[in-house]
Amino acid sequence: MAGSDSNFEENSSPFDLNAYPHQPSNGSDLAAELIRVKTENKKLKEMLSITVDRCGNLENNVFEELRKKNLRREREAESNQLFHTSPVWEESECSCADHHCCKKLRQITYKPHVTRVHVKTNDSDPNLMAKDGFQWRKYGQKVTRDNPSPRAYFKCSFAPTCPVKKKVQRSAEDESIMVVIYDGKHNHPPPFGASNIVLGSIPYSAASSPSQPTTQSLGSFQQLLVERLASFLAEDPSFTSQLATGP
DNA sequence: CGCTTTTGACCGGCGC
DNA sequence: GCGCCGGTCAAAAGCG
Repeated sequence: MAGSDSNFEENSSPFDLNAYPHQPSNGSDLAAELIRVKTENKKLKEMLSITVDRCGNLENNVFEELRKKNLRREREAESNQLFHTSPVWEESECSCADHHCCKKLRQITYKPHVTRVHVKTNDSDPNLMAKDGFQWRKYGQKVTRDNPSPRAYFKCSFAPTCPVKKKVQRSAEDESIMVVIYDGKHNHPPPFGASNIVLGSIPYSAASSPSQPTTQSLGSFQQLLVERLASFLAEDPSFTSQLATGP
C-alpha cells in the first residue's frame, strides 16, 4: 500500500477502478459490476456532500439559537438586577451529547452592589470612558474571550479609600453600546454639580457621548433613578441624621 | 514634575 | 496537576 495513498486524494476512492490499475479483468460481468460500484460510489459521495452541508447549516442554526437564548437570559438577568432584590436563577446546560445527563440549575451569587448598565455611545468614539460624574482611574485593560472589544478596568479615584470599581466594554452584539459594570458602593458624597451621577452601584445617568438614549427610555429611566436616589438616601443613616438635625 | 494611561507580567480561581 | 481565563499590579510612557 505504500506509495498508493496519493491515489485516494482526488479522483479515487476505495471502490474506484483507478485506484487499482493492475486489477485483472474477468469479462463483461466484472466490468458491469465495476460500473455499478462506480455509480454507487458517486451517489454515496453526493449523499455525503449533502449531509455535510446540512450538518453545517444545522450547526450554524444551533449556534444562532444558543446565541439568541443567551442574549435573552442576559437581558432578563439585567432586568432582574435593576428592578428586583431577589436572587437571580440561571439555567445552564452542558454541551455533552446526553441532554438529560447534566441539565442543571445554579444560583448566581446575588451581589447587591453590582450593577450593569448599557450605554448608547457614538460609534466613532473609540474610548471606553463612560462619563458618570465620578473620577475614575484606569488600572487595566484586557481582551476577553467572548468579546473582541477590550474590557477596561477603572477604580474610583474621587476618594482615596473608595472601593468602587467599574468595568467598561463594548457590547459584542452592538458596538455602539457600552456595557458598564459597577462593582461596590461609594463611601463618599457624590460629586454634586456633575451632569451624570452614579450613586453607590445605582447609575444615575449613563450617557457618555452626544448620542443619547431615546426619550421614552430616558424618561422611564430617570423615573427609576429618582426612585433609586430617594431609596438610597433614605437608607443612608448619615443623610437621615443630618436631615433630622437640619442645616 | 506629578498624575494618568498603557501594557506586559503575574496571580488566583476554575474546569478538565 | 495543568492550562485557560479574568482580574490586578506595577513599571514605563505620555501628557499638561
